[in-house]
Amino acid sequence: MPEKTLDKAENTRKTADICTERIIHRRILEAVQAEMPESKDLYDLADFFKIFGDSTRISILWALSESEMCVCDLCALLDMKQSAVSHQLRILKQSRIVSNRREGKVVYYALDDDHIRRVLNLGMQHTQEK
Amino acid sequence: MPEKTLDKAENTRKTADICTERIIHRRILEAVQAEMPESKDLYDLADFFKIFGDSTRISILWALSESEMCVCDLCALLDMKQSAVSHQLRILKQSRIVSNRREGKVVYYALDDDHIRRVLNLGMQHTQEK
DNA sequence: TATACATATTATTATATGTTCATACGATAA
DNA sequence: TTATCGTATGAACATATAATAATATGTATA
Repeated sequence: MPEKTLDKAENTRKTADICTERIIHRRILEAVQAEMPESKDLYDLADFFKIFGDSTRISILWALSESEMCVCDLCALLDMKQSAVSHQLRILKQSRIVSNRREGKVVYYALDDDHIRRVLNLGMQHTQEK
Repeated sequence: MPEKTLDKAENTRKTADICTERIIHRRILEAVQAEMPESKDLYDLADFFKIFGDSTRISILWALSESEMCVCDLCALLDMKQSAVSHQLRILKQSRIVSNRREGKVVYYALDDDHIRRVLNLGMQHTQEK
């Protein structure tokens, strides 16, 4: 009696578990699998876009796409605390999306790469269409 | 004696506060300000990229850029729980980045727009270069 | 109708992320 | 040197986010 119940339960569980791995269209699945990049590359790609997924960073990037700027001016532009701006600039720097140079006490930031401008524009193009 | 200390402290604080709004290069700041999109548009842009900033969603999008797929096959492809996949598909759907159609019990998802493919490729191009 | 199946949704939990505060660092000027 | 300015950093906090478990929904079939 407990045996039967267990069997049933296990069966249900099994089906449910299998469901998440049941393949409906094997052909398509295999074709897509063959074209999927390595998992690491997908992570890197997500991490890249993650940088653009914050309005503070987007604003900084857009500003820098117009002109090299120092931290203080960015603070004034965005009306944000210097600390907050610095933190975001650090993230952008680490991702090699911006570069900086020091001139006395002032540190100037700039887009590292023209790729970034293109990504920004493509994105803006898309979001404005809809 | 406590008076002097207070004065000093207040002074320091004041200077620090002002610093975040002190403008060093007024010309540049004004030029950039003139080119900044409206704050709402920058938020939208960040929200758009935020969608791409997760490895699960990126994987889904890459897969869909190869072929329309149903939820079950996506689960198998990504080796993830059906619930988790559905959650991400919902986010993608709400952002109008994917569309879906129902055929009996099965729901198929596809990229909504060829823009998305271009964004993915541009990003991958960038991340693979470095 | 009852059952099974594919997908969606809700609530919960764990983790990630952005801002703030306080403080430190590096460069210049007094 | 000391003081000041511009910037960077660490810790703490609040919020956002993704995965899970449980359950609901909708569709087809017995």
